[in-house]
Amino acid sequence: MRRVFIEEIANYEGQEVKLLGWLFNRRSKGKIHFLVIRDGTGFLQATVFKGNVDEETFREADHLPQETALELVGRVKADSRAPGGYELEVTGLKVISKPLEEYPITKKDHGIEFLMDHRHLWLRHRRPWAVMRIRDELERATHDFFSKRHFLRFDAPILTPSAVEGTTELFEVELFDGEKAYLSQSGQLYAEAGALAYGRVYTFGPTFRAERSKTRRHLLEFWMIEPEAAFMTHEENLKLQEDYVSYLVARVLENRARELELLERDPKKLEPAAKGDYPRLTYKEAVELLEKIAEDEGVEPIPYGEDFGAPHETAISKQFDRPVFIEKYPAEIKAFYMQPDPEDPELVLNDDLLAPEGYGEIIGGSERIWDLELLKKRIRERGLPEEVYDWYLDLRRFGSVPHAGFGLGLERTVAWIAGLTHVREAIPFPRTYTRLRP
RNA sequence: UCCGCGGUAGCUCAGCUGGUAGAGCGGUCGGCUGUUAACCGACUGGUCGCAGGUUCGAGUCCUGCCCGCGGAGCCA
Repeated sequence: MRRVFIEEIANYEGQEVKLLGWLFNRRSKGKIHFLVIRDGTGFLQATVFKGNVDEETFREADHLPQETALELVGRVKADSRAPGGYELEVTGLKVISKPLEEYPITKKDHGIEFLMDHRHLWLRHRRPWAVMRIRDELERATHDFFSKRHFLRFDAPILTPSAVEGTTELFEVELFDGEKAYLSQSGQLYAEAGALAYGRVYTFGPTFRAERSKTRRHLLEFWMIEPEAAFMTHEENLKLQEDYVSYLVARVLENRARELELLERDPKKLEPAAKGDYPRLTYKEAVELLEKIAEDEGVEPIPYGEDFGAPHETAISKQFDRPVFIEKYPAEIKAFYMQPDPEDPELVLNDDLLAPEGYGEIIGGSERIWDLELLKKRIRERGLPEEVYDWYLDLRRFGSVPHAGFGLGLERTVAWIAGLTHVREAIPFPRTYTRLRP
């Protein structure tokens, strides 16, 4: 008999199949037991009718605890009363293992602390299931998108000798004999080496920030996608970001509609973001816009030259139905490696992409300085140790070309698309300021 | 690190001006041939975060500490 997955159950209507999974919920109506089975690809209602199975199996089916591992045999039926439209009419039931203790996660009413303490079990439930399926779709869409555009996947190291920007805090690890290394906070410098080696690359990996942040958009360990391309200009960089993000949203709308529905995420709110045409504001225009909307949005406007805070980003992003670019920030509030704007050298050719509905920054990108002397000057001005960047400066010594790239935070993007209130739900095992376990 | 809120049954919470600890959910048993977080009945459940103090008496008031949640800064 064919073993099938719930995801593809509709293809087997009328057929007798085998299903391997776990008992997720059980309801009984006396002579019918309803077993909700999960197999990782989905959730399916199985019906056990008195008379369809032997007396002992029928009795047992009404006493199975949640998370019993099961092998079920039965016929696939279309039935509008079944959630999802299909159910399995059980003819055979075999218990593979029974829980040894009472399963801690019940049908309702759990706080986030309890659920996060049981994250290893919570992952089995509907909401994390839907989120992880969306995350998976974004990861696959990322590889498809960049591979079609001649980008090579290029893995940056995680143990690094120093800071990329020298600003945020790093996690220190000891190698041997007291020698120190740091967990990577960005793969960008290495991606630049990759871009000058292979033209177009993107990194896909974890990054680490030792920030004592306690907000809905921060993790100590998060995954970042960092494309970097030789000969790419600021304009082309923005276009690439717009194409990439709209592709991500379109893929989820196309392939993960059921998961969005389960999360009660209205696809209508995502549709504009799938179409592209993201509005662009310069930093200056954004400051001016803030002045106009400050009162209505209940935020303080910021003086020209200061960076936006989270409430400002929220206020700005709420003015649009899709992600919005803010470009050309004052050089002094941005990283040392950003290329000056030829029209105004006080500004840099950078951009942030803000997700709508208050989700905030999901991308930071820029054209990079490609002139050796200018880059050295910037490193000195910031008081950064030049010897640490020696290999990075080599990229400007040998075959230097204009190049640009950006970094997209995967968990923030998942949180936005899935409509989550906190990035901790966007990754299987979140590491935050207050949580290392499980 | 700062501001605000909280910690009572396995879980989610109530417990008023101090007077012998409560509900729902879960679990177990029973009932029900179409349930949708099913429903109905019975049974089951406590180191009130920790330490000290005030009081005849503290879950409740005071002090300190620990832990968590929400937000800020920083950023993706």
